[in-house]
Amino acid sequence: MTDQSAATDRPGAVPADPSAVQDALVEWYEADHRSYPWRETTDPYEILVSEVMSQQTQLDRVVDAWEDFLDRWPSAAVLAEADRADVVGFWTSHSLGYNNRAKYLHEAAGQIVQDYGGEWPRDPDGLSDLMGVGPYTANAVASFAFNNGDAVVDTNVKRVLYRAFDVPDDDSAFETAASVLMPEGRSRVWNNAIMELGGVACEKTPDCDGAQCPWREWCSAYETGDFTAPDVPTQPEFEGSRRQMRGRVISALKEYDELHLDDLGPRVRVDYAPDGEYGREWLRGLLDDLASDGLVDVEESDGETVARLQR
DNA sequence: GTCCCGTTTC
DNA sequence: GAAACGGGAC
Repeated sequence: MTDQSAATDRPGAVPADPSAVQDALVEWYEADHRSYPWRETTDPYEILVSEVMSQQTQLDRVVDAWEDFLDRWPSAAVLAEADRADVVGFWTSHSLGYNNRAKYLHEAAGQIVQDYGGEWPRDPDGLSDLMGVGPYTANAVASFAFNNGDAVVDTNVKRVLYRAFDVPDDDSAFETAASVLMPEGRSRVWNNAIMELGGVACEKTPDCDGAQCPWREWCSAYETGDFTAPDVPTQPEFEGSRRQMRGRVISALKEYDELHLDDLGPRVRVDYAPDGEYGREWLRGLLDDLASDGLVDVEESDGETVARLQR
């Protein structure tokens, strides 16, 4: 007997016949949900942009950036022609963080044009070949653009399954449970609905009654009052971190186009001193990492080191 | 200070 | 399997 079949013997496990649970969630979602502009489109490019942006940022902060981005680069073909520097500059000036992802999006647009002749793959497996598209994003784009995805498993979904059905904190268990729950052929509405549930009713601090969670009658956590959620790793401090310094380099190079080391340094650290602990050597190391990430170009001219955003 | 969070790279 | 990757909201 497998663990999974043992789990179905306990109250709170994923129901063998999930149709009641499915109907309740879909009805709840369709009756009322947060409105986001990317929920009004099925264009895979527009969906991909929204997914890449919202992997890293609260949804309310993504709306303006998404609209501005699509105004400026309305299609994969247009984005593919853009300068990398402009895409990365846009990213940082909209406070989206993770500049590598601007690069991935730019590269993915290039792949669509070069490798796919402008024809988007329509399934998660094909979409996974795009740069920056992992399992979550592949299923999200396949679902929201083509209604052709598998069940998404993000931290919202994990939290919901862990609480409602006592799914153990284990990736393959989440995968199986999410897949069993999803109604066949309805990935678009289902994946929207289950993530909405995690986003408004089953957050870290749950709001079961306030959000009128449709799963209260089946939910293990609602029954027991134990709203423990899977652990999320605590992140190292950002203030003073290398990540913060990288962000400052990108911002400064967006503003000034091209800077010598000693002009850039003070914009990255107020205590920059060419020969100090945080001096040329340190800055050069930071720039070399950014260069190998494909974000920055470092050039020697007349014995001076100059940095700019990579085109 | 704490929370948010998926993908790439090694 | 772990580390690196951002910056704003609260």
